[in-house]
Amino acid sequence: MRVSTQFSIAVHVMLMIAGFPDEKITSEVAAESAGCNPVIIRNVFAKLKNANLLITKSGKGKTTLARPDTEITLWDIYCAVESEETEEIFKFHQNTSQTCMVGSNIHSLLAPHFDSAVAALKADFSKVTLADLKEELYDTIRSKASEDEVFG
Amino acid sequence: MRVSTQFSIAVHVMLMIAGFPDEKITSEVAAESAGCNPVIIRNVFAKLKNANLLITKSGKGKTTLARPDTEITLWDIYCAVESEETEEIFKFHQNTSQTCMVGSNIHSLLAPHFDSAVAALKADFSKVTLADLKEELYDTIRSKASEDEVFG
DNA sequence: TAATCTGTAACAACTTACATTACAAATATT
DNA sequence: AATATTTGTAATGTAAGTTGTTACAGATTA
Repeated sequence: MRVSTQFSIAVHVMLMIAGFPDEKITSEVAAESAGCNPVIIRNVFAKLKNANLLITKSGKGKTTLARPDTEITLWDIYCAVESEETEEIFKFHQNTSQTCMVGSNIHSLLAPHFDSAVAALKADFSKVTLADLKEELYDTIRSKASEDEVFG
Repeated sequence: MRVSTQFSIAVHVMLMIAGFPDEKITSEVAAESAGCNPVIIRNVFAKLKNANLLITKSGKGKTTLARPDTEITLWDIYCAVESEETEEIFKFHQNTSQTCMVGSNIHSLLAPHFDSAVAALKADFSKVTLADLKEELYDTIRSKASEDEVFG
């Protein structure tokens, strides 16, 4: 199982926007912070926008959250960049023998258990809001008592 | 996120072995039931053997479970064919800016939440044993009242 | 009008997944 | 002992997905 870096990048940019609402966070700025190409950020922007989590405007460069950070969970961000469909997450082997008792039933037998696993993942990620992450970030910053620049 | 077909194939062969202990299940037989190449099965065999779930012997062709099916869970099978390491499952973007408050903290901030998600997955898959799946299979077969051959 | 920024298309490099052939090593059968 | 069977594993090819990059059209701001 593998979740692409787009998920952590998506959380990264959402946290920048939620945590520092006065900063102008362009794809260029976010790309430097995330250590990747600005186009990667723009693609993530597009997915987050498509999932109604983010508001972006061409030429403006001022991205804002589409709703309060208390109402955006890790699961929301996950779904924006990755599929939540069980069939997409757990790939079944195809062409199973339909004359074999196991081959003809394995799919319908496993499907509910895979659904349950996805539900468990959803439940766990749904517990964490962007506001939670923001507070954890603020705590970390405070505890480090740092005077570094916010972005660099 | 995507789990390879090896997982469903692994469950498939384990279920064949647990469900029909009197049949001689070679990589060839399993491959025909699973609809894939025998070498794929042998590689899965090797991983299951390495995880101490299966006993195989060259030339023998009689594979058996390494322990009772009541003590083998979906999580055990999952771990045999996929990594259970959080860092392997959730890929982080690298090269984050260390002078940015978000960039320098995103990893340590997200890691515990990713660990929690993996734990949720583990808890869910650990609830289901091979014996459970076997019973569900038997129920299905009984309810279908089929007189087909067991393997075909 | 000029500068800035998002939105996308196009393409290359890299990695991973899956299928297949081939053959050595171990075991069973005769 | 000889032969057939089966696992174990290396090597290779192909397809698909991921990430990085260039390029440019379209929207917005100053």
